[in-house]
Amino acid sequence: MFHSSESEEGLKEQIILEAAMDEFIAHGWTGARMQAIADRAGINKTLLHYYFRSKKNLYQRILYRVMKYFFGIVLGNIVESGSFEEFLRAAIDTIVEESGRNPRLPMFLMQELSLGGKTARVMLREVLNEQKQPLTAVMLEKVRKGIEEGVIRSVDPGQFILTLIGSCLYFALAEPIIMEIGSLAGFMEGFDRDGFLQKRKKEIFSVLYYGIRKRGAEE
Amino acid sequence: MFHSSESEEGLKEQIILEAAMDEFIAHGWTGARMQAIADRAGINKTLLHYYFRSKKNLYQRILYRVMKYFFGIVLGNIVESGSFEEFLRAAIDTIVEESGRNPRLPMFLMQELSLGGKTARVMLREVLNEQKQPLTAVMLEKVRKGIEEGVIRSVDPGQFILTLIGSCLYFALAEPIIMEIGSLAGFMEGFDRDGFLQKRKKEIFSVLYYGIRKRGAEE
DNA sequence: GTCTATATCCTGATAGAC
DNA sequence: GTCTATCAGGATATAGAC
Repeated sequence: MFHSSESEEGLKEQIILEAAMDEFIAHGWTGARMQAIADRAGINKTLLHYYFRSKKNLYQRILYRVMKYFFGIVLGNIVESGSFEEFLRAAIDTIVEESGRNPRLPMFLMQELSLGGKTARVMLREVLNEQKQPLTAVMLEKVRKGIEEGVIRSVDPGQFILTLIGSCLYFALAEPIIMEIGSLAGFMEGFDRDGFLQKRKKEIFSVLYYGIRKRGAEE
Repeated sequence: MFHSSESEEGLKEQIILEAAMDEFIAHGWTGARMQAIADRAGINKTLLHYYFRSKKNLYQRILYRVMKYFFGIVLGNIVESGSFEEFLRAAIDTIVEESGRNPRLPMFLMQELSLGGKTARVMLREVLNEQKQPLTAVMLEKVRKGIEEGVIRSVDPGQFILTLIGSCLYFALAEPIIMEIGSLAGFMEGFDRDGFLQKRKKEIFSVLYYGIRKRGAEE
């Protein structure tokens, strides 16, 4: 699933990393078992310690890959957008699409954060520093530019980015709970997941860009 | 912190539950240690098994309390709102305030979900069923009413609720990462957390209600 | 109800033969 | 590089005295 950017990795290392990622994403740091990783990779448990010294070392490699992949995709899809509207659509489409296709990635990051997140913070700084232009700086700049050009209102750029990302990620993060709530409330019978995600992109753009207030109504 | 709604619980049970909640929230299901819970409560480890049969049993009790508390507060603060605008402000203020004051609660729920969430789903249904009017039904109804009365545009109510909750929760969920990104991007020097949360409420309301598009600009 | 001691199991990691 | 066997530590849970 992820193409490695490191230069010298054998095929077996790749297989192990894939297996380890599945296991860590499924069960988290404390819940993941070295035996289970070995089973997923179809190798002996001893081999894990031969290729990667310890569980911790393996975990950090996985964390690095997930961040590198996720931030890389988003950055790649927004960096060349021209108008603010283009940027907004690209950002929403990419984050909803990626987190929808593989919800375990943002869940994995959230889980790491909820357990203190020290490792995640260090890793994050490293990953962002490796980008020619850090993702966050680019996003903030796009919003600032939109304000300067008079296309959008003078909102706080950082606050808006938070609203944007939160709106896009939340479905993936809370899908299990949402499905339960949805069935209770009766608004998701015969659920078409892919269609829902497509609609989600449009609805987020619509609300963030135009708001929900009816023009001319009250006030 | 949480006042129990169960009828028959001794003082010591309460102390243990508080300690267990802290430990589970800090380290998750697999990471939490019975010994650590005993230490936090200032009792012997054996007492844990005397009062609560097993770790699993204790965990479920905690999960129930957290959900009951969180959903209860939100429901209580929106159920009597009159206009749609009142409802929107009340929902945003409550969720930002509660998740900001204690970010570990939403993190705890997210973590449970990321690890499969089966227990969470069952518990969620139970908690919602116990509310006179389920929180989710009330929120959907408020949006529908706003549309019917012509106050807001005809958006998909479920989609809007997702955008609303995601926007409000995201800061609390990703705060460790955001602070790191913030310092990198230089938009959060000398951070005043409480002031930030107050501003966050206003910004979310502003974007969701009015959108960010400048009136009369292009198109 | 509360303690000490212990059973039983599981985990990450390593030693050593091949 | 790859296997079998095993160590040493730590986890939940219980037995049994008081």
